[in-house]
Amino acid sequence: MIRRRGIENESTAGFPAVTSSDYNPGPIRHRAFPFIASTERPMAQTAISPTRAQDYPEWYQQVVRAADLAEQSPVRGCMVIKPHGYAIWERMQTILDRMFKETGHQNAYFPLFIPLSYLEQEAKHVEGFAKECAVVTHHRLELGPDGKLIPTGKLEEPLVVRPTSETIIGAMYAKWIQSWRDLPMLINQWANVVRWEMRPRVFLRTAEFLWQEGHTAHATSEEAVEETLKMLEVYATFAERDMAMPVIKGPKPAAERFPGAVDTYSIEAMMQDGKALQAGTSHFLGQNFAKAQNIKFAGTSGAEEFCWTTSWGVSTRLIGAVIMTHSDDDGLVLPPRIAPHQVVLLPIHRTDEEKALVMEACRKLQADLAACRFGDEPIRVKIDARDMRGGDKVWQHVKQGVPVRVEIGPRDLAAGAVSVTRRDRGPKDRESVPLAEFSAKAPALLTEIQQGLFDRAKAFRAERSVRLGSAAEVHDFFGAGEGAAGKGGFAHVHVADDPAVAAAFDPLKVTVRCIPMEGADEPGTCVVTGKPVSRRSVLARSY
RNA sequence: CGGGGCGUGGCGCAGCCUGGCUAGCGCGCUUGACUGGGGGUCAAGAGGUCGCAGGUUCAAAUCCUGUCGCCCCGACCA
Repeated sequence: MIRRRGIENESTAGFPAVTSSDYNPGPIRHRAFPFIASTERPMAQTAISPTRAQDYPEWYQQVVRAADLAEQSPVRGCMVIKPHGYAIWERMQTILDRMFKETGHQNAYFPLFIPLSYLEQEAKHVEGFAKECAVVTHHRLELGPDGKLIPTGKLEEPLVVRPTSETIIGAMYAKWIQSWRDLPMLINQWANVVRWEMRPRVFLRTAEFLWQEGHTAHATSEEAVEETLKMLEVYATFAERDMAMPVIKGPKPAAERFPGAVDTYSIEAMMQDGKALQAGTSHFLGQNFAKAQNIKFAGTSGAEEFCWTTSWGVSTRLIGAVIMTHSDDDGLVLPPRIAPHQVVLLPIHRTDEEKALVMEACRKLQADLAACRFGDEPIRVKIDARDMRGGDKVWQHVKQGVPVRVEIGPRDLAAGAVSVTRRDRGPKDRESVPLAEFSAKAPALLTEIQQGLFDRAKAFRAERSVRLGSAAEVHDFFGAGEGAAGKGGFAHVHVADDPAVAAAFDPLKVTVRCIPMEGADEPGTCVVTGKPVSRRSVLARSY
């Protein structure tokens, strides 16, 4: 019996949107047309159902599940990140952490709890975060008469579970910084934060998520702006080089700024449904937080001045980004640089004698590959010698996004070769490569896959990007009115940073994502207000 | 928080409208045999008391009330 394929795909195509409960990953069962189920054995179908085209949001959830990345926890809005998902996060951490250190930052750790009064210090910040925080009000549990636990020991001042750490880190900076010699202060922390989101979505928006937050303090505005842009560049480099995800970087309009920031810059990526995902942000906070928290230093002239601060962060949302950028209807597709394992070796054998030969070849190949380098690191190879059916095993790795699968069996060894399949190509697109040559070729192969994924994503973005010249064209492009599907994409349009612009496109659920920094100025007039603007902005629906 | 949908073995579902024998089905899981480079076949097994709490009834997964949770659409956001 071939499962998780075929008929159910056809059966739902062309029908109105259905909910997850309508998808049955089990066997093909048609009450109305039992003869189909009993006679047809559809081939070349997808491992993930529904497909992207049928129901994108549901496809995303199914990929997360099929790749065994994460699952819902008993706590509302909070996910459990499973080993494979966490391994991807660790890859991201490893690379980013190195980049942070290379740009002069140090890691430190600040408390999970923030005194309520700290959040009250910066007025705009209060507006932005007051509504969506978890608050600790008690510090003790007592056993009630009915065996229930009752919170007691009310706190004098409630503690807020950090939604972000500007205030508590700022409070420490106020103590640590006294002289211009103490600047710049360049610190990053890897942590979890909590934002009580009303509508969670695995990896993209969870109540608790993992991230890094960089917080820096500088003597001058120029230096802080430079830092803000430098870290934006670090994020863009990481996204494009390591995640193979093309991004557009630029400042956000006022309405989209981080609460309390003077300027917010972001990198925006296009997902396969044409929607934008904010993949990282870097904020120039001016002296707003410094003034609110009294972060001052004595300058070279002896005069006391407020610091200029920045903050910047990326989160486990990046895992969602990589899923929605590269994955296909057979599951996850990982760019080699962030894949926990870049190559998986699949021994194939029947008899013990065959097994001995094959396993020996596998171990040798693993050692050879590990001695090769890709992206400044040894190639990460796993031998999957689990005692289970070969087909099951192969499909697991397909769904988990392993870039390269190498099957090694008696037939291969007899021919002095290995069978190689690439995740960026079809599952039956198998190539026989001489065993002696494979490891030497592997770095180039991984490079090609990495680059191929980037090129493919960039081409996709180009296809879905347009330059528009009027508000009417914007409406046409995104599809008019409520609930209209619209194919979506990025619209490059002249718009002013003005509430009227946001209001004009609000019915379309379209927002100004950022004002791209790359390319020359291209003066024009705002399609909504008629005001002159120097460059186009990117408009899109977003996550 | 407003609107809609749903909670039945690990997963996906049927049964509920028209209460009633030991609650079904597929996948998955275990064991064995035959197999073995696209997730195979056959056989034998394990595993649910139907989200939770009340109520109606001789009898409730099925009816009523309450409650908790989840999903989708909005408002909010990395």
